[in-house]
Amino acid sequence: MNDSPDVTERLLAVAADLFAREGFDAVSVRDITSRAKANLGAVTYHFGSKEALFHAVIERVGAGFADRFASLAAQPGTPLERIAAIVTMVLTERDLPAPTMILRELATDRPLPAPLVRLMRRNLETMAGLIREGQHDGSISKGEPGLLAMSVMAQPFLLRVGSRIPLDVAGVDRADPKTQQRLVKHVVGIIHRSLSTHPQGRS
Amino acid sequence: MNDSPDVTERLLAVAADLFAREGFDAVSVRDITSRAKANLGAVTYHFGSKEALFHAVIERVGAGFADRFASLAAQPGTPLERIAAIVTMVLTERDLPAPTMILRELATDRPLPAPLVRLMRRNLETMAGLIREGQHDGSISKGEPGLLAMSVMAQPFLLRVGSRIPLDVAGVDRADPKTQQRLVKHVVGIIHRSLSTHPQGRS
DNA sequence: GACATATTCATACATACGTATGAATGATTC
DNA sequence: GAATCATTCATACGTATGTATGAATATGTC
Repeated sequence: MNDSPDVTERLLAVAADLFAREGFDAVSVRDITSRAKANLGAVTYHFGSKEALFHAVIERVGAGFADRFASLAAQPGTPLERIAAIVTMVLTERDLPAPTMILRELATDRPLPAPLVRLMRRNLETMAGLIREGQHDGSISKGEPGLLAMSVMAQPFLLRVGSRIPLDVAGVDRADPKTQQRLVKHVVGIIHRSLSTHPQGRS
Repeated sequence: MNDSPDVTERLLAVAADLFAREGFDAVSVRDITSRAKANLGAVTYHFGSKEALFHAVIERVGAGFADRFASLAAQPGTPLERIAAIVTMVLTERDLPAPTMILRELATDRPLPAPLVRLMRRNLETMAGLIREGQHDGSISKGEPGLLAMSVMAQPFLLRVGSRIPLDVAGVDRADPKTQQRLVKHVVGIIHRSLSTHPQGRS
């Protein structure tokens, strides 16, 4: 009678969607349970509390994100190519709640949820590893890999949410695939200039 | 008997601090009025509603930010030098609530407060202007000024909040002034590599 | 089919929220 | 100094929140 997957699964899916879009505070347990066609008590019963559900969501969403991340990092190709692939993924992938959630949590003084910290460290470590690799083979210029990793990730993270600004300035319209391509080209270009020892700048 | 400035002022100051640190949802009217040593009704009376107060806060915080921004942009020096000055300011300035508030609002699907959109457009337009200037005199490489402006601002915005991540990876500890300097040097370096037609990369 | 366990469900509880209200006090004007 | 206005104050209202409770039902086990 309910939607196919079991309650825990439905709650996780709905909660992931809502938390990513609205933030923890703006989403009520009633929002989640009603959309998941579950009883109000279901969150308490299956997860213990709203916050525990939130952490479970981060864990799951983060796992998906980190897997995409790591799998692209393990692909064949030069370090720079793999970095570009990751950045493109983070910038363009639909239904990628992780970056938004990370940004929102970072933009608070309240303590960061532990699973979120783990997620960020893991991904930054992956990125820093690629950068170190490139530095060893001479294709990536010197600099602290950790800081460079943050600078690299800053691009797709910010341009992703930044496309919400109605900008004559940048003329960004996320829906349009042409614009999408232009964005990717721009960001990959910036990454190249930032990292490469042989920047192919055209001016 | 109250703190010196008048109620409206105290409410604005306290609200700016709290909203910046915790976010709109996490701050209650009671939090604000009690800390401002004002009556519970004061927000309604002086501003009309909590949301109106929020918008007033954005307006004020944004005005301060935009002024710092514009004043640094109008300083003497090459476009790149002025861009570096702005970026350093955004990265290091204490009590600069605007970047955090902007990031948090961007990381939501809910409509952006109008004053915040105005603020972002104004600052990005200023930055894009500097970039155009540098492109005309040949010191800054080609590319859409609007997109480049976003990429430039992404650095201090993200590294600012990013310093909350306990990172062995990056070894960032905001308190330490040595680290602060290292951060500034890094970010200015990245900006140079991203924009300059004569990158002074040391490798 | 009886029992035990797991899950669902409706409802209750205590608390917190934003805002409204109306009386009390303060300041200003003539 | 009476009258008018602006502000402060305590309190009330309605609603929403997260969680707890205990009965009802489903599921699994022997």
